[in-house]
Parts: sequence; C-alpha cells; structure tokens
Amino acid sequence: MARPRAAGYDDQREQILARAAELFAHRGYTAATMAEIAEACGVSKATLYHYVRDKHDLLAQITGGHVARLEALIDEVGARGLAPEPHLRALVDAFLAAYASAANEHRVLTEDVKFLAPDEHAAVTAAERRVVRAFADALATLRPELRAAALETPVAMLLFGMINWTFTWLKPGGTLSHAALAPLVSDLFLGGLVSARLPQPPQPPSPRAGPPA
Amino acid sequence: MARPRAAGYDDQREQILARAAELFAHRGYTAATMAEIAEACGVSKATLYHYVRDKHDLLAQITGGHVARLEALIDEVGARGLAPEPHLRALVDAFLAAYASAANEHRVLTEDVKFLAPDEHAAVTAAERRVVRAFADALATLRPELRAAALETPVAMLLFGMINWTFTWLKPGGTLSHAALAPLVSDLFLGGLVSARLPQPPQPPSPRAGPPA
DNA sequence: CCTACCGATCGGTAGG
DNA sequence: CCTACCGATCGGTAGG
Repeated sequence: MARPRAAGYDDQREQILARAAELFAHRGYTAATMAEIAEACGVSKATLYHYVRDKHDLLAQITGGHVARLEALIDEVGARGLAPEPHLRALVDAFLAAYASAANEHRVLTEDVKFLAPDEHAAVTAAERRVVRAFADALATLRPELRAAALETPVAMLLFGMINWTFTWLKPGGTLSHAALAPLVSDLFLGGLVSARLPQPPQPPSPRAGPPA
Repeated sequence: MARPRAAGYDDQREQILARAAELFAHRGYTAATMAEIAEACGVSKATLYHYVRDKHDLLAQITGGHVARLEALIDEVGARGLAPEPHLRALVDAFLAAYASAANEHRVLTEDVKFLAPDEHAAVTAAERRVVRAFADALATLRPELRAAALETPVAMLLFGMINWTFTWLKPGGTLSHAALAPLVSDLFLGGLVSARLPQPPQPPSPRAGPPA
C-alpha cells in the first residue's frame, strides 16, 4: 500500500492553487510564469512541480474546482425548498457571495478557459450549462411565458451578466459590498421580469441547448 | 513637405488592426504571435512592422480605437435630443449594435487592458469612465433617487453587465440577434428600475468617481 | 531620398 | 528541494 501524502500536502496544494489563480487573474495565464508562481508561494520551481504536473494542470485545477463549487451552490440553495421568488433571490445572493470570495478564480474561469485542452474545456462548459439551466428554470417558474418564447436561457444570461460583470468594478473593501448589492440586483431583475413585454415564440416547438455561463 | 502615404496605406492598416483584434480575442494578447498576425494578414513580418511599431502598439491602437468609437456613440445618441426613456433605449441599442459589430475589439478591451502601459491604461480607463457616466446620468434622470442614494454608477454597471456579458454567449448568426435582444434588455432594466426599492443614502453628500466600463 | 516590402537572423527568455 | 541547464520559440531588426 502506498505511503500516504504528508500531512499538509493538500493544504499546501490549495495555497498554491490560490496563489496561481491570483497571478493568472492579474497577469493572464500565458504571461504568468511558473517561476513567478513558485516565488509567490515561497517555494522553488522544483517544489511547485511536485504539487502540479505542469502549468496546464494548474489551470485545469483552478477552473475545475471553481465550477464544481458553483454547482454545489446550486444544490445547496435547491435543498432549502424555497418558494420561486425567495429561491431566485437566494441564488443571486449565493453567487454574488461566491464571486466575492473567489474573484481570482472567477476571472481565470472567464478569461482563460480558452487555454484548456478540448476535453477539459468541454467539461467546464458542461458544468456551466448546468448552472445556467438552474437559473433559467428558476426564471421560467416565475414567468412561464419565458419558456414559451424560448427566452429563459437568454434572460438567464442577462442576469448572469449583471452578476458576473461585478468582478470588473465591484472591489472588496469598497463602500458597496456584495451583500448590499444582492437585494438590489434581485429587485431590479424581478421588477423587470414581471413587466417586460415578450416577443412571440420564434418557432413553435424548438428548445435549444443553452450557452455556457 | 513630406510625401503623403501611399493610397491604401490606411486601409491596409485598418485590415491589420482587425485581424490582430481577432487573434488577440481568440488566443489572448500574450499567446498570439506577431508571426501569426502577419500570416493572417497575408504579409511578411517585416511588412507588419512597417504598419505598427511593435506588438504593444497594436494593442494600444485596438483598445484606443474601440473606446473612441464608444465615446462617439454617446455623442451621436445625445445629439438626437430624445426624452429620458427613449434616450436610454437608444443607448442600449447603440451599444449592443456596436458590440455585435466589434466583438473582437470588445473582448480585447475587456481582457487585455492589463497589458497596456500605465499611461495608456489610464487613458482607456478615463474614456470608459466617461461612457459609464453618460449611462449613469441617463439612469439618474429616469430615477432621481438613484443619485440621492449614490447608486447611479453601480446601477449603470449592472446595466453594462447585461450588455457587455453578451459577448460571452450571444453569437452572430444565431436565432437571437443583438437587435432583437435590445428591446428586451431595455424592458427588463426599465421595468426593474422604476420598481426597485433603494436603500437609504450611506453618507449624506459624498459622490465618488465611477469605476471603468 | 522616399516608401514599401522580403529573406534571414539577432539577443533574450519561456516552460520544463 | 536547489542549481544548472536543455530544446523551442518568442518579439524585434539587420542588410539589401
């Protein structure tokens, strides 16, 4: 039987992933170097390669871990058994909080997915689609005509736009917190959702797969 | 007096900027090589360097040109002298159309600004701030309490989120066009804007400069 | 003397 | 876990 990893191995690994995410987020995946990452972690380059196979593996771990946490969030909120409106509000709340606590990972997910290998890229996209579907379902429950107009996914993507774009302007430590923003986002979107005029369904029965988050 | 540039010089230059924007958007600024860009333009690398000083100049031209066009759009829409609601709808329309016709430049502006030199970065950010301010003013005209609550810029950023995020999911040639989406975005946002509950002003009189687009 | 290019190769640095 | 390196490829420029 193989000897177990040293205690603290996983902690060290998590630390490395977090530091790497920070560097990828600020300098970009390609521009960030393995030497920089090692230095930021306070280890040698050789030690860094003890925790990750290569630079590409680092990116896959960061993006994969982040989307997995987002999917878990969907399940957690779903398990609360809330009514439609509180349910959507809870989703908005949970995602704004998640992005606030994982801003670097979120930026890497958004900007550096293109550097993943095709199969890893497909896996991340599939997870993103499941997240979008959960939001789209919540929206269609609140406004059933959305589904008839085949607009529940586009409208979900508009909501994701509000939430996801915050990483470009909402800085932690500012006067406006993610927690304070959440009810405003929900109010804005729910208010518009019930009053918006919807176009006629484009083609009678042709639901299409939604784009990624 | 200096001899004028050859006819077609500016055309060729514009072509090169467009091709470079496409490669930067798809492969990232750092990963895209000058050799690739030259090849995509059907010229030698030496010829490419005849039109741009270096790779960095290429990025500065692409981002600078794009924000300049966005600022021009603000002026064009403003010159129409529309009432508050049609004015905001026209802005949404114009920006969605601009992003549809310059998706590559928009992606580069969003993801690769970090590679600009400090002074170029500051100039782009200043232009983005002016654009955000135009949207924030339009929103505050429609809902004056926004300004009292010092929320006109955050709310403008939420609207920008809806609009800007489309570049991640709305593909040209799909069943849903940018033009069809524009009224839906305006309906959603205007509907939510009039009904949203606003928190009390945080500090009586302290307007802050807005973050970039 | 200018511009608009080409084939070839430079010094430096990346991931591993 | 470090120093010392490798194969390759980068952005940028020489002469003509």
